[in-house]
Amino acid sequence: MSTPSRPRAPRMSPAERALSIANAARALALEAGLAAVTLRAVAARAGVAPALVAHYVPSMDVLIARTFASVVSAEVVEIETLLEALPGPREQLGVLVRTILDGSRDDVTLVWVEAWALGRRNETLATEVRAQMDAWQAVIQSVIEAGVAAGEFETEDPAAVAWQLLGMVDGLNAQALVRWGDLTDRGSLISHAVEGMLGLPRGALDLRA
Amino acid sequence: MSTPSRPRAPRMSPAERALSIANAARALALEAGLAAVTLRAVAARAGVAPALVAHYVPSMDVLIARTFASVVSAEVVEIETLLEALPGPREQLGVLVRTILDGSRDDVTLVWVEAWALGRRNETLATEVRAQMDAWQAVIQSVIEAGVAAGEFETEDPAAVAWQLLGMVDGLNAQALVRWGDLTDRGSLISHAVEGMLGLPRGALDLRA
DNA sequence: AAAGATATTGACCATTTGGTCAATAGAATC
DNA sequence: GATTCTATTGACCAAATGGTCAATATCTTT
Repeated sequence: MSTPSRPRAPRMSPAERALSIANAARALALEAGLAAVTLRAVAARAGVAPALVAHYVPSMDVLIARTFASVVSAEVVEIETLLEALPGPREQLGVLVRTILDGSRDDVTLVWVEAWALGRRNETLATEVRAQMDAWQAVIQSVIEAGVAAGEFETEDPAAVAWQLLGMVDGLNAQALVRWGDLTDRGSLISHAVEGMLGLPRGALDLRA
Repeated sequence: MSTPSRPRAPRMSPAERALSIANAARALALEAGLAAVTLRAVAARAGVAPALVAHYVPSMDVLIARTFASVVSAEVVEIETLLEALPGPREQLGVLVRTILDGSRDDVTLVWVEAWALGRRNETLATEVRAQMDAWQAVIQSVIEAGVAAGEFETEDPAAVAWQLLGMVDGLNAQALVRWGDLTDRGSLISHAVEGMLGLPRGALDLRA
């Protein structure tokens, strides 16, 4: 019948096409999670035949790993620039926690949770997950170390505290993924928790106008 | 050729067979996660034809949801009995946190993480996940409320604190799932965090022989 | 305009998934 | 021993997955 539902994709340079496919995968992941990043779904999204996606990517496993990295690393950069504008470690830590928990990144949280699960069967992804966790932890740790150096925070192991804090906010976000709606503000109580970890007086991390 | 790889399964009563299938699913989930709970995998594990599993279960979605509930609810019961033996809320909370984070339940943690992700596409599972989270939260909340009543803890919103604590430990466990090996003891720092949330002095939740 | 290079595609393939259903085998009952 | 009941099965099916490859269309160069 010769009824091609999709017109032939305009020819692009390999670099452009690769970028287009990566963007399609990224958009899919943000909208419907990593599980939606399939060969055909990405192809449809990019307006391209499935075979082209397979042609441009060594395997779906690595496309998923790359897509995860793309989604998550953008978040880290975003936070880093946000922190630069703040005066001291205490303000930075407060904003850091509140920003991560403000509920505006549930799409990214879903990607994180799926990555934890999928990493069990996708070694490339698992490696990337660890790398991205390291990046996050490094950001938090540097803030804590600055606070310790300034005499504002009190801990013997900034790295461990950073890991704990990261795990805590990840867990709270993951929880919100399932319980959206009937849960209270995520950021309010954790400040007290962090204060406890860093030997701060109650309310030290609260907003200050 | 008539070479049936598997001998015909001995006849059982429907109740027995249903239990056998449920147990097979449960074992699979604990060994390889919910993703491994497929029609054929469960059948093989139960020593039965795939069609029989389909016959005994309305759909795989509900089998997975039931399996999740089976795995997770057992954990809650386990913890509850453990807490009963302890004298006061402070001891209970300390043991509660340390037990959940002792790293001996990574198989269950994997099931949790997968459930969070799969719940997006399996509404039956999502409902069950919320129910089990409620159960966990209720246990924690009751401990906190007892502590507040005894004048040991200080908080205006035990329910919210319980949710936060639950999210925190879930996150730490999930983190450990990916980073097993090179991470420090999960339970040590969180005690300080909890102390911060409940207005306790530093070290109030530490082990006391 | 012709030739060459290559981005793109359709047509396959093997595998895995959940699921249906008539046929079969075996225990219980008559 | 014959009949009834039903637990169990094999043989299918449709759908979706990742992936391969020769053919085709389109741009670039001659």
